[in-house]
Amino acid sequence: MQLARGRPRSFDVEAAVERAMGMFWSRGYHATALPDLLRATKLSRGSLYAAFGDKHSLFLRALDRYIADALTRMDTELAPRREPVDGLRAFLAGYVDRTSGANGRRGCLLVATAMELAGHDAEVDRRIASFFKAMEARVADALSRAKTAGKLADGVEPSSAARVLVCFVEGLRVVGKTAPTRITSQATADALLDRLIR
Amino acid sequence: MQLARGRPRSFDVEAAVERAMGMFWSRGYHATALPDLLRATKLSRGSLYAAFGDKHSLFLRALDRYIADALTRMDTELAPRREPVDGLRAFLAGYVDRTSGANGRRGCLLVATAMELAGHDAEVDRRIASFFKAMEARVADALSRAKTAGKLADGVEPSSAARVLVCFVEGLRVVGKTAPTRITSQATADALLDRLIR
DNA sequence: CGATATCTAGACCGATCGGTCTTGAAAGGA
DNA sequence: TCCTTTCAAGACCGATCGGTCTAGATATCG
Repeated sequence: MQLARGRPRSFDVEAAVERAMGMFWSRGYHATALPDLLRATKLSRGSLYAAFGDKHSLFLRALDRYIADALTRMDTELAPRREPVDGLRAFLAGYVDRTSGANGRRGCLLVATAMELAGHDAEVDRRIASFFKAMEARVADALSRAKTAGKLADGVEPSSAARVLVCFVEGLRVVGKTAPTRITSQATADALLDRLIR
Repeated sequence: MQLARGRPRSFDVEAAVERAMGMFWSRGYHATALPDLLRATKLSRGSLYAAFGDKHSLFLRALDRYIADALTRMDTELAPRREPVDGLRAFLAGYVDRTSGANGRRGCLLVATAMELAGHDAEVDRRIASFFKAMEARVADALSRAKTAGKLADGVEPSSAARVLVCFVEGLRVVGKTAPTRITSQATADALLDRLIR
């Protein structure tokens, strides 16, 4: 094993990714310039390029982080130990929260990236597609458990209902960019869920 | 009245707007450079700036055009003379078509603009917000007529169901960027509409 | 200490950005 | 015909883009 020599790294790489993520999140990929990233990460140009290679690679790391956070959150909200309908309510409430007020105006890094880069960037395509697939699977699983427990309305199929819910929450993010009104969003989410559960 | 003098304009301004719209639609605002617009519109730099002022103004004209087209289409699909449920089916089928295959991958200028520029561009904010409002009003009106005709499922409120449908179709556009599978999208839209109508 | 590695600060690079301006040809009306 | 206007082509502008590199300070090892 190689012994450590010389001055060790003196900054937290993950913290830098998180700060960079914040910039991309607020401004989008193209509109985020190097000086923005340097200010956000508090790194010099040299350190940033040494640690991440280039802007695109740093962006992918930020996107991966965003996706991992989102999936982790969903795993908590929709945990199998939990009452599935409660989980779905928590899941929707989370989206209502993230599409309301200042959170709503900030938008969603994933949706923004999908619209800005999908179709022009294969690495991005893979990540977006797999995220939606993973999200849909989690929601479908919760709906499936709800169905087993007899909590679903007649005729509701977990798989197609899951796709409805995924589209709905992503649409909430879009509309929430310019109309982030919490009360309306919550009522809309409730109205949809009421059509699916018994 | 001023008489016409000198060489008259020799290109179609609206056609140029439409071609520019195509570029912004495929690439987004920041990623569309002047040479892209010149190639698409077949105009020289001088003519383009004389006719439209600057890139941003041209973009707003393209966005206005896109919005006008969308509203016109919805007015046809959801025309009051038409059976409202048929209208809603046509409305959803249109979104399924536009979010499938190559259409889906191309995305939506409005959603892309909302995610890329909303919150950073007041002119864009106004247009996006008013579009969603107009869309929601048209869908709510169709649902209201369906309710009067006794075609809505029990407990469905036209106003909140309209917001559900707006979010759903905009979410379809997001998901359709990387998963533009027509059959699934159509089945999902059917599943949602089935929960709303009798 | 001396060797090694990392840090910041910022000069520097070629490319491209949005936008202006000039030139000269073309086309219509008076 | 002559005046006016518009056209395309492209030179040109300052600013900024992403990215490289150097200099000198600093920190941790053997």
